[in-house]
Amino acid sequence: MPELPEVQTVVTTLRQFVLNARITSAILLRTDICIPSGIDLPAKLTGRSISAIDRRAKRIVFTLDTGERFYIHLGMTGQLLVVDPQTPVAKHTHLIADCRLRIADSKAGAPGKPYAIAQLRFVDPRRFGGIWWLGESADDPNALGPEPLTLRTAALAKRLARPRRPIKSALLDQSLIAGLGNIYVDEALFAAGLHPLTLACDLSPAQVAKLSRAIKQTLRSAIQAGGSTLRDYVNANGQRGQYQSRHRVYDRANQPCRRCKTPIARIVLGGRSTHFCPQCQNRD
DNA sequence: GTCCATGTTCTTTA
DNA sequence: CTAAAGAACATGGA
Repeated sequence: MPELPEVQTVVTTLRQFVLNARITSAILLRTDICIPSGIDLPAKLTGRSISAIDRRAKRIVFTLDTGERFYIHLGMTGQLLVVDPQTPVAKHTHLIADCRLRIADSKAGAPGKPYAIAQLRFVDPRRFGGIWWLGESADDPNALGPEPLTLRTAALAKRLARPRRPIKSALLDQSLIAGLGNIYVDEALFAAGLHPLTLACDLSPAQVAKLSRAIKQTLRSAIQAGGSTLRDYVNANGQRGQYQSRHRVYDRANQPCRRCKTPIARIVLGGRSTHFCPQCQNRD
């Protein structure tokens, strides 16, 4: 579910509801979903209001009114939903937080009542995702590369100059550039006309420039479409993304290239399915 | 039963 | 040191 466009869409939709909301109670149904272990997350959240919701790479970072922070990573199948408290609790729901919303800030709630209660729920069947408590630590300790949308071409070139590895693998490396995943790497490489096996260090300056533009353009279009829903992904409203219908290579093996009709190829690279057009993405 | 899946991290191997 | 390959995590759909 979650590459940069999907995570950004979740953040945007979350803000509409729970930004500045106060958490009146919280239940952690699976304590091992919260890291580090031993953190009493409900105690940390109860009585706090949510001052900010931001995206860093594929992480959704919450800032509380105390200045403390935590982030949620959706892993492969995570969902972060804002629902009416009456909604039946789905299987694999790990966190439920009651949020008191000011009516002025949202359309939820009955007329005449100053507040409405909504529930923020984290659901993740495969549990590759989780909740990381950061507290007041200024820096989050895990090294993440720069944000793709603001990365300058020159900086990207510098980062790609070293690795003697396929460009596809390099772009999936979150310490090199943070936020791309399997879908958008394949899509960006198509948009840039680059073969996924091309070594990162072999790219010409012109190719890096084209790639830099392709990454940004692909991500922006995907964000505009609300991300891609292959299976589980929905935003905080429970709505699916629309960008999957515009994929040019991802999950399109053997289907005709939308540009040249050549059948899209699928190989396995770094253990991940990799899709490309053998005609449009030549190697040289 | 089999294979595959939008992610990350660790181990082994070269 | 670099990086590739494989496995691991856990669940569910085709």
